[in-house]
Amino acid sequence: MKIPEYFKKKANLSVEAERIVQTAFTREEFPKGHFLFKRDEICRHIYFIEQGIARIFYYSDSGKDVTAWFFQEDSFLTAIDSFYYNKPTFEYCELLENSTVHSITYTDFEHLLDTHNEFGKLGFHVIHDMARQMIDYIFNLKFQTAEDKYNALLLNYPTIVQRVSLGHIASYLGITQETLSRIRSGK
Amino acid sequence: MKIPEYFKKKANLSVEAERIVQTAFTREEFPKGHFLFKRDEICRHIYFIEQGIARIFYYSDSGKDVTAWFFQEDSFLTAIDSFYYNKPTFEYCELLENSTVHSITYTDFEHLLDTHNEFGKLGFHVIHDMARQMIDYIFNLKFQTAEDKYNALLLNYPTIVQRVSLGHIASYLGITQETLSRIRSGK
DNA sequence: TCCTTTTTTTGATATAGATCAAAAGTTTTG
DNA sequence: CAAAACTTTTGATCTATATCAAAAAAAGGA
Repeated sequence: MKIPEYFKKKANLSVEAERIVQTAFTREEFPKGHFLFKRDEICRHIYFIEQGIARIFYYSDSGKDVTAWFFQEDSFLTAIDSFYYNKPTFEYCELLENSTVHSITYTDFEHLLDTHNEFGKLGFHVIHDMARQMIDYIFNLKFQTAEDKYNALLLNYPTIVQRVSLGHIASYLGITQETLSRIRSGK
Repeated sequence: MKIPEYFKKKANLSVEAERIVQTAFTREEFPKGHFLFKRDEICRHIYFIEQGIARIFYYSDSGKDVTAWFFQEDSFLTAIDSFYYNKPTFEYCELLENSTVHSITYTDFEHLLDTHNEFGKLGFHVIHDMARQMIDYIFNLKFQTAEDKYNALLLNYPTIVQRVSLGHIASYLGITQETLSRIRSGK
């Protein structure tokens, strides 16, 4: 979905507001493997996935590649603390497929919030969505067996399981790939 | 901190905006043990803790009391999915001390967002704060030993450790109270 | 198509932390 | 202040999942 369409679905935008959104966001296509941001950079953008799939990951203390999040179509992403506090991030954001992405700088986004109260509610809804996702994730992570966590993912985000490699899914769930492979094989 | 003070610290509110905030929120005192909301209720409020400490918890499938979050002074809380989608929550929110709490209904809150663009940015910041907390939490939960998780809590929220019972802390960290007790005893 | 690289599977072993049980300590309350 | 009701500690045992290692399978490139 394109940005104005998405926003229209979430709130009743005036014609003018729609035009403003149109110009505030930049639409770009990137190949699989492209990084939206990398460790040590300051992330100044909010991104919206029109088409494709992105993965945010980091390297743990022991040097292991750990997936923090996946983002599919119609979702917003950013390096939350980095873009808010203007400090370097420790995460990477990698596109796992050729993707179409919309982006806006934090400055421009704040400007929208300041000048049009239609966007205040919208901004709130967007972050709210992110927060809900996180709560679900935490719920599934805690006091659940590896198998329960995998089944919950399968139930709630079946398309991720189809689009993403086993190793990435395993680290997203906080389990090893060997364990996930054994779960899948049903043994 | 009182609500207008808090908001003044976060954004430059006009005198009028400040007055609106003052009247939109209700300030109340509750004794230790009071529930702000309970399972099966629809949570229609956003709460702000001026003084005290709250715990959100739920009963797991196996009937175990699991702490999801703690909230101390100057933080906002709500049953995110319930208040947003107007559906019953599965969580409880219990005050662990005599507390002073400000509250606003979601309807009034949305009204603020609609009518004053100063609040759009503020609402965004508030939820943003919640999101950051969650990210930290997830980071500490995943691929960390029980001891690492406890040490991270001790480092980032030392006051919680002082104010809250061992059992509540253990389930917050996703470990058993026996394990936490052993960690504390240093064995 | 073959060769290289990456991903997944399988096997053997080790271990952190769960579970169960009960004692010790602390707080609440009538 | 004594009894009851929690909370924390300690001990013994068990188990899910990590770790290490290597084979098998799949994907990507020349």
